[in-house]
Amino acid sequence: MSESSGRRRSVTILDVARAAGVSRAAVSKVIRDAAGVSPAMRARVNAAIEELNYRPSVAARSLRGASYTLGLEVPQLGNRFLTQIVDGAVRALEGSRYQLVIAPADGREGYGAIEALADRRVDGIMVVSPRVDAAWLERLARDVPVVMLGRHDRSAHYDTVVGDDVAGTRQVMEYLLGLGHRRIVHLTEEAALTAPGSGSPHGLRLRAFEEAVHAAGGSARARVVRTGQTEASARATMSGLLARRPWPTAVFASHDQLALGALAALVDHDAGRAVSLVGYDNTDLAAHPAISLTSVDQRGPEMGRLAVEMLLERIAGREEPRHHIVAPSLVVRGSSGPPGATESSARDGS
Amino acid sequence: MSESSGRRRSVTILDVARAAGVSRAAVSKVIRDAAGVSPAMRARVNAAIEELNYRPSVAARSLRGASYTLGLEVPQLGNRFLTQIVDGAVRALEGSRYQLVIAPADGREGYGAIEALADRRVDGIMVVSPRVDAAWLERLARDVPVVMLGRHDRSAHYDTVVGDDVAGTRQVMEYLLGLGHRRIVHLTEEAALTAPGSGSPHGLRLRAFEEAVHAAGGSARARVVRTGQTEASARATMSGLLARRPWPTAVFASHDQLALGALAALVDHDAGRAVSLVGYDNTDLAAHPAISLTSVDQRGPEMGRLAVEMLLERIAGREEPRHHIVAPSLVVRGSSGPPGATESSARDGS
DNA sequence: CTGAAAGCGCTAACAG
DNA sequence: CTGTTAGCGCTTTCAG
Repeated sequence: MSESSGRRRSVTILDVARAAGVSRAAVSKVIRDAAGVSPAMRARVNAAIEELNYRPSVAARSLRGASYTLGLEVPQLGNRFLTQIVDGAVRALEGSRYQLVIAPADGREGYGAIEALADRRVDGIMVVSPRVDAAWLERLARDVPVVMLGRHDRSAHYDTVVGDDVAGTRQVMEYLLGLGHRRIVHLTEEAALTAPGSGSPHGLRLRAFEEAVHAAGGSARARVVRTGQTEASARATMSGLLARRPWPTAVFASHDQLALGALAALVDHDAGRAVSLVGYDNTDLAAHPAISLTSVDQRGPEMGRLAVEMLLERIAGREEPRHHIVAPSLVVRGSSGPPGATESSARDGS
Repeated sequence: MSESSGRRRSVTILDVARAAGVSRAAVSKVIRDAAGVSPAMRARVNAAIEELNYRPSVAARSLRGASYTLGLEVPQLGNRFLTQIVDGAVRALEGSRYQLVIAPADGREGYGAIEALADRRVDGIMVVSPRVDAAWLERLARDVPVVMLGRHDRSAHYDTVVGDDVAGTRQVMEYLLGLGHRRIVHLTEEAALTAPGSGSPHGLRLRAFEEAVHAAGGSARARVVRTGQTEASARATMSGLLARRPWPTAVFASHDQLALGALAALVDHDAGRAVSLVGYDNTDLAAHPAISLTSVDQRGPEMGRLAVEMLLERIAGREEPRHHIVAPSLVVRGSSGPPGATESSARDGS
């Protein structure tokens, strides 16, 4: 009724209590569905809530107990693999009391976003940024339930959900080597992201690549090529590779974004047929007929779902860490084939 | 020190005050950079904060004043155009006190996510979902600053940021008609999303399309074709179109996702050269050489930036609504050309 | 310049 | 079954 000009004067539990002629506690019980409320009172209170358009303040509530909010920190939303994870997480939360909020890393390394989530007292945090310090995360995890996605850490305080990068890479290499490829390039990111101790997926893929090459004997003339983390830099790097002969017969990119960059370079050089290309993540684009990229499916949605479930378990009281490893699978498409005969006619020039 | 097993016992302002031997108010002043604190005290307090690893609770703080949080509701993160907007918003907030949180719509129409944001008492809300009821939003906007993105509403209580869909469509049609196209198909979503009153961009594009066709005289044998909102359904619809002759000489898709679906069908039917294709949004994929899609650039990042700025203005006290219209521009690529001679050789079969 | 005290909106004992 | 009463962690007058 009193529609004063001042914005933001939200209606409180006290307003409802007065309107319904009951105590605040009674209202609280009604909105929490707590026991000990007579049907009559419940009805009156609900009427008042409806009437006043009352909505409880999560902030105030969380001062006492839970905020029923789960936070997800992500490095960059442009990454299609992340959206798979988010999808899985959202779906896992459907119908529950919990709400997911996503905090995008503000350019830097994700600390800011993670801290923002922690400061807002979310009930649990999922972290995706691969570059956050493990010890720092460990510290955070003592205060709030944490699940780290996409890293092979074995923390005592937080859980992890990660793909089996060794298995995924082996599938790729068995496939390529079995096809007869020997001049294979592994396109990956800068050394900082593949350091052995970091638990980084890219590091594991790199080492599994090297092992596979080694196991194949000296006949495999494979090598590792570094590039940036963007499609553009992968494109440039690949262009450099194609500037000199002999070309590799196959390129295994550490993730689909790099593969897309490499593909761009292949198209530029009209080399689609000569060089097999394999990515990692099986991003939705990979399936597009104009792209048709062979790629490793990491089951991102399932990872998102698992992360949510583990977080809820921790919130429910679990203390022992758990580490989930999700089995990946290779999806073969037109971008790869026997050496010198890639069936990617769909995108080759005539 | 007292490392009890119980999780979640965060250090409070009182702990800091005790450690520094001052009052809570003093600590509050220090962390807020408020005036009236001696350098000596500031130093001691900061030391204690450091020592205890204290972080103020945003929840508690927001009970009194601002939460310094801006909420962004999005329908589906898979949409590349949205990530452009998010990018712009994140960048606009860099270095400010404000943190962006994104609430993904939980399958339904976005009401849940928007309410979740409101319940968390964010200082302002940006809404992207095109299907939320205008009156409902109007109501919400009386309680909290709201900016709606991508709709042509003229609300008295919330701001809008939207592309000039009429201008964008005109550019497309001038381009296509100028090239000599007459059998043009406009591929758009279901009628509910293009209803005249809804202020929907797709509705405006549709009507601008019809106007352009009309203005071109009876010679333009253009028509509108409906499809779903996914790439898959656009692919199926386009396939149906290609099953019968004569083919259209050009297809103008209402957004890039539909265009990608249409492109898939074109590839399937080996029709890349025969049919020109134009999208809308200039999604990053459009520029990929394997796609090379002509598309209208809506300047998503700028829209995100504008939305943030308007929200901050409202938070700062502005009451009069403002409506920003962003000028789009057509980016011509290989997917389009004169009728019967599309220069999209990059993806045609030999 | 500093501290005491009164809330912000809600929940959780505890009495009646 | 219902209401009273302390707080949750922080900010903000307002006296000292």
